[in-house]
Amino acid sequence: MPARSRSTEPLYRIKADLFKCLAHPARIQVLEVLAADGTDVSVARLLHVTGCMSSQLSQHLAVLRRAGLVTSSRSGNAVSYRLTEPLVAELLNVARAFLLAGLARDEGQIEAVRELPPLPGANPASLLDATRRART
Amino acid sequence: MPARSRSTEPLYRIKADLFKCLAHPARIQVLEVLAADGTDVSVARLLHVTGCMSSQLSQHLAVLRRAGLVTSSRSGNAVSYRLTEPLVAELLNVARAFLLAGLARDEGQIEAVRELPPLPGANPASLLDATRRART
DNA sequence: TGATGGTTTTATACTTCCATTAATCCAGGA
DNA sequence: TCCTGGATTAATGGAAGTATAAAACCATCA
Repeated sequence: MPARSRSTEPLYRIKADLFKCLAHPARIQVLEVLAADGTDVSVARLLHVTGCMSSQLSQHLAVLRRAGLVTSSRSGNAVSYRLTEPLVAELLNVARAFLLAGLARDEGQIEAVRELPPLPGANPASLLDATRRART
Repeated sequence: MPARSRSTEPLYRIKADLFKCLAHPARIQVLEVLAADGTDVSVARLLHVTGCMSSQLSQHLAVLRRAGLVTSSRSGNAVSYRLTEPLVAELLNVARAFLLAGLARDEGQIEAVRELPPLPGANPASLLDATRRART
């Protein structure tokens, strides 16, 4: 494959690549810290927050950098990172909202089951367990 | 690892898993169609839009279903899908906005270089090429 | 009931991603 | 200059994700 130039590549591919960059817990942690702080964050701090090895973190940071999600700047011997674009924080917010909405929906279902009239020969607890298993 | 229950799992892991589900062009295509139409969309149509094999598409749909992103319903012999939650569409919107913002920023940089005063011994075109290489 | 069209599941080879280790780079201080 | 601490890059073995093909499912219709 001759590596189609980025501008002619269909948007859904570029989007998929973007999400691929977000598809790792350590990278999410990094972005969340950057989004929360709003300012530059040192690699040392990210290292402490994520708890992973420096080489590992560097590789994740490289992924985020290549995607244009973050920007690095070096002052003396220390390097620090920041979000290139506030929309990244928004992306994380919407993702969280979606997950919370899902939880709320599930809670609602559980409530609905609780309010069912009791059936002969089946107790509510086992019914709940059944739905929980079914959701997996 | 004893497979921590979903509710006790840290949010950044769940988020990463969510983005993992979005990290494939075919799945993005599917979600975009569902988001655009707003209503139920038949598998046949998705099959036509994405152009992939039915078995392949089914696997992608299974990924989206397990993540709670889409919901399926069967009427007769045909199955159709819809977004479980409108926030998914919002997620795609923000992603697109971010990518467009990135493009705009790059355009801006190019403009800035164009407006630089000419330097002796260097022509603007090569400068542009240099910045483009540096960005990779 | 058997046959058919549409969808999903299973199995397997293949590709990509990730963690780990070692090596390299880069700036500052002795 | 050499050394040291902080960060990145390179190399590699193993895990996870994906495409392909084959089998199973499920509802409809003859």
